[in-house]
Amino acid sequence: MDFKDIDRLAAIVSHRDIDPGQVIFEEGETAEYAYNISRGEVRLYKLLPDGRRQITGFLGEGDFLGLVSDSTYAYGAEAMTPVELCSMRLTNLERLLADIPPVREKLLDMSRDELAAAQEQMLLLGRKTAREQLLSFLLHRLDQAESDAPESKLHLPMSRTDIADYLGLTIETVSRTFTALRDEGLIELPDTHTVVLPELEAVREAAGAF
Amino acid sequence: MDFKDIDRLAAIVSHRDIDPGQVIFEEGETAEYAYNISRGEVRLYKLLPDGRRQITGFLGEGDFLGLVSDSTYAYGAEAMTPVELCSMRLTNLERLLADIPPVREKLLDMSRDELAAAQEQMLLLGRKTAREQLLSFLLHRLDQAESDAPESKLHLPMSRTDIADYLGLTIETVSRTFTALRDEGLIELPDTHTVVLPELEAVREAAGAF
DNA sequence: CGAGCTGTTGACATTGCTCAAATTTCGTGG
DNA sequence: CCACGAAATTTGAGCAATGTCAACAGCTCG
Repeated sequence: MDFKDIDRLAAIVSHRDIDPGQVIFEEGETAEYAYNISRGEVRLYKLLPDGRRQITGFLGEGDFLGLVSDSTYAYGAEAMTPVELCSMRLTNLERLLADIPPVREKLLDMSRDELAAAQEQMLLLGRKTAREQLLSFLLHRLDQAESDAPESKLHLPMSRTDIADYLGLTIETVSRTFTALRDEGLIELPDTHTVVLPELEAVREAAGAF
Repeated sequence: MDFKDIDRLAAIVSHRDIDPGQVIFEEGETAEYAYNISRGEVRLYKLLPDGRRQITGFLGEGDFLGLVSDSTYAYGAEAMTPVELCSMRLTNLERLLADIPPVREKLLDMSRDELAAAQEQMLLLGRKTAREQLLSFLLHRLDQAESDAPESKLHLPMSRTDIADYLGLTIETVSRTFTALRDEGLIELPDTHTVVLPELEAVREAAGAF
């Protein structure tokens, strides 16, 4: 991307702050903006008519949000922490993308990565036990964080409810499984939102590969 | 796409026949070819080390297969029926795609559609009951088939085992749920691989929206 | 200090799984 | 076309993992 392109991009972005728990957009809503997360953590989810929720992913700093081709969002998005978004009108963005091939390449790659992650999650939801699911989840978070976190210490910004809705479980099962893993010595729980994995090898084994 | 492009495309495709049950490629294998399905039905799946299987999708005539960006396939693929494939070397294909913008656009759209389908499947796997899953599955198949099948009659080329591995259930649960739905009058089962949905409205209701 | 979350734990219910057997379907050879 | 064996499907009985409902504990914020 050269300077001219960067200028064009800068011209169409603006800023948006979201409080924790606030909806960024809802499933089915007409898609007007796409976002890049400057700061904070976001959950994506789908709902059934009776309120059952499946969280389809967690996003963090640097991730893109709402890049859809048809006119509505396929899922809802909510801030889990204070979030700063860099927002772009989809119409402007599409026009821009059409002109900058490397960006389109990147977009396709990102989309394929997301798809691979979604398929991994299907395997988790369809075929793993609660214990394997939770361990896989922790390993996955650890992989993503690995850059800044030095050892196997992990911060979980989301609530037990969010974890449950991500793994297709209830909060009680998540809580019990955390306790069981702690009692086995596979994990440590210094506080509710912090997990330490002292035996990575054993955890990988017990998660059913990952 | 103009004639020149079509010629270039024709120059790099070749043909491959696969027998039912044969592996087309395996997860983790180095990705050499991408395919388009000329005829037949294919299942995509991921495996756990102990053999548990999650089918991530069923593909049919016209669908693309193995379009990956990194060097290995993210899932395995097997023929469910006799399959005819139109195969292309990924290296050639990538070079070609780089030159034909509309094809790339199409590819990105397809990838996004697949992602939306994957998220819908996560909702199904994580939050729906066996009954809702099976009904959702039937409605989904019906939607896809809708073009040629006149009424609500549906052919299921896959085995009960495949359906179970797609829905994250066991074959026994699939079988029992089929029977229960038949006894309730929500579906008819003229034979094992044929389902009739005489009350589409009621089915949609019972599937938890779709 | 009390109200209201969030998370944990307990007792029990239920869905879906496991193991086993009966039944049907289907391919193959006579 | 029929018979036979193998495979797929269905059905049954009991069980285990996970869900439901309820009580309790810990923390945060006014």
